Amino acid sequence: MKIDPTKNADYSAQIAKAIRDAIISGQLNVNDRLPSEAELAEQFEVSRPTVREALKRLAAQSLIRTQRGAFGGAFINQISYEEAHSQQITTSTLLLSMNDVSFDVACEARFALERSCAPFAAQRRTADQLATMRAEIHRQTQPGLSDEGWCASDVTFHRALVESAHNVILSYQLAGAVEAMQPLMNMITFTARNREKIISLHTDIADALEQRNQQQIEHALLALSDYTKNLADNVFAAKQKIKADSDSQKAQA
Amino acid sequence: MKIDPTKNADYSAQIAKAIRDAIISGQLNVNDRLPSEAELAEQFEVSRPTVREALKRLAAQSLIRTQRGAFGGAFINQISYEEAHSQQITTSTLLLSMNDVSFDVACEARFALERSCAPFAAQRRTADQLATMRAEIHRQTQPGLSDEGWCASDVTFHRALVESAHNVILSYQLAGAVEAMQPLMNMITFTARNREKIISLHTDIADALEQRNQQQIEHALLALSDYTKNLADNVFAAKQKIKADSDSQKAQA
DNA sequence: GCTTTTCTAATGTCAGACTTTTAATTGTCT
DNA sequence: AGACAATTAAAAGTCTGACATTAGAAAAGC
Repeated sequence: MKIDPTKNADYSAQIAKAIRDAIISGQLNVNDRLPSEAELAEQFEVSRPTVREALKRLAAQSLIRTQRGAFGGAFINQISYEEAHSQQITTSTLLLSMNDVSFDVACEARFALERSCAPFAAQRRTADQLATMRAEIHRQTQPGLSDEGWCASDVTFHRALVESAHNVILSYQLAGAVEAMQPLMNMITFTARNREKIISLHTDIADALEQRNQQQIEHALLALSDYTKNLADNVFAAKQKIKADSDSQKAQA
Repeated sequence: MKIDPTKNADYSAQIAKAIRDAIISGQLNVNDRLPSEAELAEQFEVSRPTVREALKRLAAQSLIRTQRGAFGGAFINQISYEEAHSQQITTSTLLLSMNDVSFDVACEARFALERSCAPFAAQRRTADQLATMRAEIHRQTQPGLSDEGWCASDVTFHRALVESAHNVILSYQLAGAVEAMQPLMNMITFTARNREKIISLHTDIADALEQRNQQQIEHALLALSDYTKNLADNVFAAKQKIKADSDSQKAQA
């Protein structure tokens, strides 16, 4: 792990990579303590600030945590589902906002992923999760609900559906889809959407889940996906029309 | 963005968070240049090493890239699918290796996620992707294939299936499932697995894809999932037996 | 035996200097 | 004028050495 030749990369990046590889390969185990910064500096033959930069890189990925004081230091962190979750959401959000992804592609992926929960949700859903979904549907019927409130409720509804599959890995993998993509889709379609229509589709999903009918859950999700895609098409068509109108006005002037 | 009160967190973490939030909220756009380290140090009223630690945190998440020299600096990075992909795989790998996840849960999630590709794969698969899968199946029949080679081929096969859905978001989301979980599962089951059986299941998948039959793809995936679960059960049962035998030996001695 | 104090090793932070890289500018030659 | 070479300056990368802060461990006191 003392590899540190004269590559064309920063020392701090190289050192971070060396330690990261040692963690991934299992040479370093959870809760192991790394040598102190001074010792690492000596080992890698660099200064302490350089080592610190490397450690901060690892800390940013939650690979280590640091503790001050005597007998403190840097310890290998056990990545929790929660941390992995939030990392996933951040990455997904940035990926979507920075690479203009076609709405159809995102929408399709999002509902396809949610569909993968259907068989297990049908088997294992609890009364609790169903109640959460019903409660959110009820919240969505309130006329005073703001757009932000609607979006939050929508996310909670879908999260409950995912959770009802009772599979932590599935929940983790779907975090990006539900919590990053759903708000994005709401932002695009909020002008055109018909709350009643969506509430009716949500009710279909909840009903199907109550009856533990996998096919029906999948069917309802597909309907929701189709409706969302249509919404987006209308929004884009409306934008086109506005653009066309202003263009023709310019041509006349 | 100059918020930096006397919280109980490190300055470098606070500064990283402030900049990260500015990126996520869209105040800073792709390819924007951050102020130089010296300027940031002045703005945040900290020293340059502290700013550097903050920037390294952001660099670790691929949120910024840095460039040396005149007119260099830190620039907001456009996260590519490739980077998001590899981040996803790293996180998934660590999550699985650090939190002893039950095999059944992981296996179930993995195949459920792959199933979400089925409808689109059936519609859109190209001859190219089918050829890749056939080629990998052929490679898997070679008697001299090592376990590592088998595993790599297995991953390539499943990746081709995912890619055949022609949805970049789906591919990204499934990266963790296929490329992190598949090798893990191979590691556990490699002692017990019957290559011929898996090859036959792979052939079923390829056949179904060739015929563009969604149901059949999903059915074949389910069969593969069930077989893998069975394998794992056998492995664990065998381990139990060995343990029980050695225990009874100890008891006799 | 329990509490309080002191010690100490570690991270966190700072200031200032030096090195290296790199693009823009300027200068020179054909 | 255009192509090539030398200069320059801005910025990241690195180092040294110091001080501040923290928190666990050991010692002292009751």
